[in-house]
Amino acid sequence: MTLTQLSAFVLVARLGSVKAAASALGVSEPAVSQALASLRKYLDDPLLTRSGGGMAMTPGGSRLLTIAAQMVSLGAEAESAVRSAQGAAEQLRLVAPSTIVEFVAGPLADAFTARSAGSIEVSAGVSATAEMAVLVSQRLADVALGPYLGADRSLGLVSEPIFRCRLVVLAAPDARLRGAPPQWPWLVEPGATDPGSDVSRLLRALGVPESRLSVFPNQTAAWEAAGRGGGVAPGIAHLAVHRLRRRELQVVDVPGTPMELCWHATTPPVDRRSVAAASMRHFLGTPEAMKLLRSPGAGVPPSRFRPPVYVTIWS
Amino acid sequence: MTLTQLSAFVLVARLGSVKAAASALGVSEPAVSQALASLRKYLDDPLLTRSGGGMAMTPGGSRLLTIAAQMVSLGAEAESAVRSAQGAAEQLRLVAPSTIVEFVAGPLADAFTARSAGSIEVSAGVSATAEMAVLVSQRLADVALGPYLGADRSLGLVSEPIFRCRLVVLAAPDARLRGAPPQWPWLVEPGATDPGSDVSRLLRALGVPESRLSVFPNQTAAWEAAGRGGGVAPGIAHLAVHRLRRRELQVVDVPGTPMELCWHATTPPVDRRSVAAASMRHFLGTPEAMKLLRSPGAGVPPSRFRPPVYVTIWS
DNA sequence: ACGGCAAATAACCGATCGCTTAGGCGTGCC
DNA sequence: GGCACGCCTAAGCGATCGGTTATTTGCCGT
Repeated sequence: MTLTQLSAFVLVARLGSVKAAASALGVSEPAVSQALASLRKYLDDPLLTRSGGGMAMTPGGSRLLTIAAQMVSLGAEAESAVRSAQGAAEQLRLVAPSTIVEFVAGPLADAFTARSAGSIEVSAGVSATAEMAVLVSQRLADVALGPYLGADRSLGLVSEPIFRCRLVVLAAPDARLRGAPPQWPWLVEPGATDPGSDVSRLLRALGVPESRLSVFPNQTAAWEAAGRGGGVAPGIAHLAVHRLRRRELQVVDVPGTPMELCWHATTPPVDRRSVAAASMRHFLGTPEAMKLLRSPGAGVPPSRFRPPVYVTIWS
Repeated sequence: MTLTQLSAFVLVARLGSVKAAASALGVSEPAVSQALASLRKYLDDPLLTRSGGGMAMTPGGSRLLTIAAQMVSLGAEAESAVRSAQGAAEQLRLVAPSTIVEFVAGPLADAFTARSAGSIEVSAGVSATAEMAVLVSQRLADVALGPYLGADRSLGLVSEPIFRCRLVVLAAPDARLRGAPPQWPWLVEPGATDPGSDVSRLLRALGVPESRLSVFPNQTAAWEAAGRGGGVAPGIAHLAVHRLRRRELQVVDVPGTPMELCWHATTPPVDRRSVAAASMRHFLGTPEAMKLLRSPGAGVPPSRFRPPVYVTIWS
């Protein structure tokens, strides 16, 4: 199974004709036919069969098409990605839960880039808790900032405490909350739907049903809505400090809160760290980074954060 | 650039050593080293360089890793997908906007499967409007049900009207709506964030800012919240018929509504259609299908609607 | 300076890829 | 029936892949 075989197959499936695919590829028609034959033999499935005017896909063929199409386009992407990276800045990929990305990843990235004199380019991505550890261990991310990830010893990761904070529940000072917490309207950011997140843990502990959740595009929007009296919004206390000080929000007394949290920095073990990762890990221990973690950006998060995740339909 | 080269690279990057990768693959160390050399030459980038203890990735290498890891695992997935499809049921992939998937795709799929005596297996997927046309034209989906997609003639798709309906704005009968529509709280389902959707078009026409949107996990949850007086919720009129009849919701008079819509069925041209697609297209014209489109499921959609969109990080 | 270790290179070989030209065969159409 | 069209197979050929053993290079610690 080679990439040329797969791309021949994809092209035939799309164009519905071996001949058309051949001319599109600029090769003779038997070349394509044979690529197809090799694939058929290798996978032991006809994939495409002659039927009436064009070619019909077998069940196996249609399943293959979705996957092969991705592989082919990834192949092209790989080439251009590497070629365009020639001599480019080293990149450091940071993964974190959405709230951290929203509030502190930006300033942190800026400060770190400045510190490295621009030679390291930081990109921050959102990830579910369950995926963070494996992303780092598979070297698809360099540093994870968020919950403790050292539990799975087999991954061989180093997860060190960095910063302590508290998860609280916030609402407008004049909010009238009727009934018990499970009945309140809960205004959350998308990360709350990650079952491994602290917010999700809190909601489960309280027995808040899913139907009581309103998911906002980000934490800021959820707090905004809570400030207008739309309900309660869980959040990291110190990130809401401006809203608390301006009395737009206040802390609601809820069982299980404040929940004491500790953010960890997770990296590969020292000898397997990239220079960028080692440098970032060191930076996270400095007072400068600590200060950035403590003060929530300018309070104005990027309105639309797009995580660098590949989305595929029907995988 | 071959798949074996890529998997050798991925393994070396992950394990941090050529030797380890070789033993993991069960081949000699020069075999891996040479695969790496070929890749380096082909891509004209060192990818991995020796550096104390292990191997350090170049910028190009780290970019390649994310892509190559996917390609490798897709390759394995392709094999197993095709092999396990041997003699399996033919599958028909239907794409539609989230609302349609939520309310009518299920019953439609069931009825169609029953009609085909189980020989065709329907899976429904959510897609953004902009993607629906390419999914069908690329044969990654068989039928699209939703907006008219025939505008781009170059894709060579057939988009035929199937069903007429109306988009209206709903709220609780006792709702007190203050100010103009842009000030109201708008309770929407995720599809409303697709700029090509009808709901999004309506919101733009009214000038509703993003900050006024609360995104609920599905249309049912949004209507539920609207019924409790949380705001207004746009939606397809006939899908809310039960709630309207029970007076949980009522239609709000908003400029630009009711918006007359027409759902279309989009397929490849007749001669390029799979049997399953042709069969589904025919089914969509029958009174049976019409009835299913007209009546929203059993009125009780699945409480947790999970759109079958796979987000793949490396797999 | 000198071992020791791991990666790179060299030289070699069989298998397969990817392409060609030439010809056989099934299907649909007149 | 015959014909045209398009797919498949056959045969052949050069390039490269993927693997081996043997050797060289480069880095590190003592």
